[in-house]
Amino acid sequence: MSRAEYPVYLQLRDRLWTWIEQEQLCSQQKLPSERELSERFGTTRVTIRQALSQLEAEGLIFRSNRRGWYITPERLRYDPSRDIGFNHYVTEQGFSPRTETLFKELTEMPPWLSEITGLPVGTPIYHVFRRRYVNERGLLVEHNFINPAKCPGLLSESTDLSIWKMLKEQYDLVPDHRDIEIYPLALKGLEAESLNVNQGTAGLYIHRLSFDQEGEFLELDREYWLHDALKISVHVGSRH
Amino acid sequence: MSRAEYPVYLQLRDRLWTWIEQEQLCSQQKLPSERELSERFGTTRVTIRQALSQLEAEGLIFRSNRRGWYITPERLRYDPSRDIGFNHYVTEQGFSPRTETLFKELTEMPPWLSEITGLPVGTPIYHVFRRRYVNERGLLVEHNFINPAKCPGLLSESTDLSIWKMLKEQYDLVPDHRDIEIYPLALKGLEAESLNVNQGTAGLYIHRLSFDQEGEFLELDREYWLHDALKISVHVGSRH
DNA sequence: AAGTGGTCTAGACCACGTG
DNA sequence: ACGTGGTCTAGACCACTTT
Repeated sequence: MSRAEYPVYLQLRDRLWTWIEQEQLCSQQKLPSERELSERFGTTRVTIRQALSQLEAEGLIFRSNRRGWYITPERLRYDPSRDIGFNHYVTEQGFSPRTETLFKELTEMPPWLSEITGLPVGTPIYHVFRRRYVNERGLLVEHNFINPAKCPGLLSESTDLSIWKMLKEQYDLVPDHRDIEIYPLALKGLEAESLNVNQGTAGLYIHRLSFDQEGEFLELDREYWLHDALKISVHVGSRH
Repeated sequence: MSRAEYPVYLQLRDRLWTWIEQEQLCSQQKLPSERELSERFGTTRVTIRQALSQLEAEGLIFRSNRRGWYITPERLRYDPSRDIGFNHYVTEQGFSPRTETLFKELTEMPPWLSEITGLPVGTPIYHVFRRRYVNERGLLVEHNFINPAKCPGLLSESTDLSIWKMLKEQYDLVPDHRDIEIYPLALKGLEAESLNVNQGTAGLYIHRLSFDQEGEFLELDREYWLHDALKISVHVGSRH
């Protein structure tokens, strides 16, 4: 006997959940249309959408803008403290990675970045904006701000692969220490558009500021992930 | 000239944002009622609620269940890799911490925990469930699972303060290494109720599994944070 | 007792994606 | 061209909080 005040949309969430299990829908499969679902479950579109949003928040399903609802794939494990590239740890987990460079440019350091790096406003800086896929689902977009003094000519190379690897192998640059910040936020503007999600979709922000052995600014990474796309996993202390 | 397709609720979000700035509403202050806002901004309650939900997702405002909308305080900085207690780092940042023990018990290790710790199902285990406040806003609830073999009698002490500190000072237990997991999720059931938020509110899950020098299970922490409450901040590498 | 937020209905229009 | 998801309206009832 369910409690009387248990709202319809939560009942629907549960019924949808079991329905999805019964139908054995798998990763990336599409759900029926909202109108069809609202008929099938005997409610209005508004209410079924509330239930779908619940499942979205819980990470069971996701939506691609104006294209419908899909089953969310398993989360990607990610260790931001490790020095390996995206492609490496994605393939390591048996998935298929892809990176698209949306733009890259040589620009001048804006005030907010100057505050972080300690370098003067207007210092030349590389800016790369990329989108990363796992199994052809876009999971994150990423802004890279790189110190050109450390790696002249970087932008003329392809940036569709690991920037880490290039810095290491071609410029012998290895980050010595790093400040990492992580927090949930809403995906908005350019980031939401690039990931084909609605304005305000839940996301996770990861910020990595790297310095070299001399304590000089190497690179800043600003990653905007879908909230359901990853599980951060870090080992701290001895005994790796 | 705004683009024609710029939806009303996003315009409302922007207008609400500037309105809040103009009114100079501060941390924890209450917004007017939804009906009043919808009148003031010339729209319906449904649409104003959509705009409010946007601002909620962005972390500018939050709601306390059935009590209305409030301005979100500044995020708490938090380093899960450091060995200091909640009270310590909250006061360090000039805030006022409080911890409530919702229950504590000696129970038997369930299968899911057994898988994680490697200890057999049914092994005695302490279970503490606590709620933590900053400036009287409940920011997280936390399940602690502690190995009683390492600290007999722990439950008879007050658990309203730092468990870390007790383990260290009274039992001489210091974690040697730790597995940390972090990911966004929806707050549901007990966790949502305890934090007085709606089912499905965005949250952040932090999981810390600690072992001692012998590699034996010490403690498991499972923290459920409000999504807008914290900013994880970690330093990696040399030069602290 | 009054007012609030949470929920729900039964429609509607539009821009966009897909066939 | 059609159907879809995204948006929006104008109501309504209820449980709960606050006065």
